[in-house]
Amino acid sequence: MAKSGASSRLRQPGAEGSTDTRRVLVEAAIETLKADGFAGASARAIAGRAGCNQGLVFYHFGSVVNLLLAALDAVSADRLEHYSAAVDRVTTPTELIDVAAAIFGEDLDAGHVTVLVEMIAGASSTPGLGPEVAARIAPWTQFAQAATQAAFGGSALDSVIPPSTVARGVVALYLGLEMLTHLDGDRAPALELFDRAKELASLFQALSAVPSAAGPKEGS
Amino acid sequence: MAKSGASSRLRQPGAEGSTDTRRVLVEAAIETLKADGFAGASARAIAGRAGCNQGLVFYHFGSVVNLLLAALDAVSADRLEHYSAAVDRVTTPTELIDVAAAIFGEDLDAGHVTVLVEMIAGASSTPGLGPEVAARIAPWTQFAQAATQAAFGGSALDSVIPPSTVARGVVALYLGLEMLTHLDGDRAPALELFDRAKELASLFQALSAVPSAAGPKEGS
DNA sequence: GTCTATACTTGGATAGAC
DNA sequence: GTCTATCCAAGTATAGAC
Repeated sequence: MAKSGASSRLRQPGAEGSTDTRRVLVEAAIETLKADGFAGASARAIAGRAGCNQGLVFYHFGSVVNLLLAALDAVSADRLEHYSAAVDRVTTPTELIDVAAAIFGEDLDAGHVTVLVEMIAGASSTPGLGPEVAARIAPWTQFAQAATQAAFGGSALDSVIPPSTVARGVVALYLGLEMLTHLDGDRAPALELFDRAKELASLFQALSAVPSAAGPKEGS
Repeated sequence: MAKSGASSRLRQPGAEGSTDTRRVLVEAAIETLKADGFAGASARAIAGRAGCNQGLVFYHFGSVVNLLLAALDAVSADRLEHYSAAVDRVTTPTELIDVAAAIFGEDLDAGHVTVLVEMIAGASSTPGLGPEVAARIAPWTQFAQAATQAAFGGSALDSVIPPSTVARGVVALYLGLEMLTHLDGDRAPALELFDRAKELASLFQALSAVPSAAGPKEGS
């Protein structure tokens, strides 16, 4: 937008050729992480996919890992926003799990979570990368905690397990399922798990409706 | 000790210098995966840690990934044997979870599961590696299924979720918790999760004792 | 059969062209 | 300010020494 001075530079048709190089590189970095993993995400591989010179990685981001972190930022922001929108419309535990299952399917198809997994695993190989990645994963746990609290708040689950612990477990399970499913391509067990979790949740829902009123939301 | 044919070859003191080069390389590969991850596990890095020439990686294993797979084999065999021994002495769900928590602590300290995670995540970067890794992870799910069935068999859990699904979920959670804990170094949430799971299990234990006799083991 | 020295390829980073 | 041509380090793999 606002591309001043359209100096008819010859480039690939469709590419604007100047300020959005960063954007193109970030997008290519994401795709490369999905397709070739952290170990395969070299400056050359990324630039090749972006259709530009590999030196641009270093000009625009300073280093490969910095570009990779920008990619993680982009994926994280995009997904968390998407999640928030989807979760906003839920009130009950079973609805939450339904939404989670649907989103899990999306993430699996598009490979969004692969980016997280690759960055977490790849963090071991580069000194100083760990904390950077950790800071970008934290919002996921935070979101999971908010979402579970919104749906399970005041239920039986809430009193038997601290919300932060649940959130951590949910994120861990999400990452683990993504890894295993990505590895062997069989998504049936994961979807089955969501299905059963929903049944268990409805059980909890029924149980927590019985005892002393915890109050159905404020005002009643 | 027992250094046959003392042909006074000069080597590092302590190293026997001949047939166990493979063993030393496998051990070094494991340590390198733990410390530097898949992306950092180059032939040079591993050989350096093993204290031998990097060419030996290719002589003994043909390629780096082959050595890495041998490392995964070794870790997997070692751990699964250890798990079996520990689980053999368990009969109740709460005991199983106690054992699982203890073993999780061990694995975290020693970095055993890091090897799995790195290999799973690294599989994306090398064509054909995925199925090889998948074949080596399958026994873990198998073991988890056997263990949960031994402890939860005939309980309420068994009838609401298929054992294979539970096993998959347990392995996924285990891998995910390892990743997150390894990333930020905070093992408290994971241990808390085991603790709460134990409470829930004892609840299930109590519930499943009430209804129509599913039969305490065969016979009776 | 074991291992080392060397060939060749790919990757990270920058000096300098535009 | 943006990008390309080039440099050097690190990686895989093998030919050949022992």
